[in-house]
Amino acid sequence: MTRATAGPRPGRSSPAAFAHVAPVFTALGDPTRLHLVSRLCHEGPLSIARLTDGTPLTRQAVTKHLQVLEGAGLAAAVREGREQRWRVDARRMAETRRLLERISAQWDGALARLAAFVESGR
Amino acid sequence: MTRATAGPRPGRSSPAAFAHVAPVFTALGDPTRLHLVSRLCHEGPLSIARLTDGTPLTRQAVTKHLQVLEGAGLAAAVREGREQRWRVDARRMAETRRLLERISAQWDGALARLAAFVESGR
DNA sequence: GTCATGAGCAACCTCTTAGTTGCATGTAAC
DNA sequence: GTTACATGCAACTAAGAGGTTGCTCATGAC
Repeated sequence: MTRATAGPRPGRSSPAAFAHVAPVFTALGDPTRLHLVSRLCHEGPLSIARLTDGTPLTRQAVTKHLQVLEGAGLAAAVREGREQRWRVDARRMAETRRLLERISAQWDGALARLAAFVESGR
Repeated sequence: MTRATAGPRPGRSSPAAFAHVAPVFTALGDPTRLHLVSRLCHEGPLSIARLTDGTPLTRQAVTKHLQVLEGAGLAAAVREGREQRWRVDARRMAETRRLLERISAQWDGALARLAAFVESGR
């Protein structure tokens, strides 16, 4: 990976450069998963069974969603007895937040430069 | 499953409450689309043909991606002669940025409250 | 020990997505 | 008026996502 360091170095990044970012968006791009994240944020660590109670879905479906969140680094589980307590990974969540901020700042920057360029009369 | 029947109450939002947010994440959850957004941000309005030049994809594939972005309100096109000039919708983009900030702030808030709760001795 | 609960695994189904190809259409250019 | 370029539309394929069912395994409660 030639990325991830201090200088975001946006420039003409290739599609591959976004391969690290995309999964996070993908993970958040589902209402059910957003709901799970929300619940984990507000109610604290919950078992799969508890999380399932809040949805019209099967336990298996919820499990899969949790695994997607885990894959994106947004959630993690710890075994506790016969339960598995899922929680939002605060650190990763903060990272994600900073990521989102960096990206949107990048957009803003690019759009501002673009506007300046266009308004300068080309 | 006592859920899902409730009204659109904020706060402990139901999955449906995220139905408006999710599409934005979904649209951004693809490396190719992120790349397109990036190019449109940095290079300004481009035709489909130009955008296609930057990828190994077919023009049709690029068109579909653009339509997804359009569906999420992130991009829009204006006909110019025989071309269609696609550009990032700056206003919507700013809205999206604020949306992301609101969501992440919500996470942070929830996580902070949760941490305080846990550390207070349960 | 027995029973109920919480979870893992695997096979299967269906709908969507990402991508293609082929052909038709409108507009510029010469 | 041809010719070339920029798109649009439709049908089709392949793979992945979201979801279910059925069965098995571990653990906690009684």
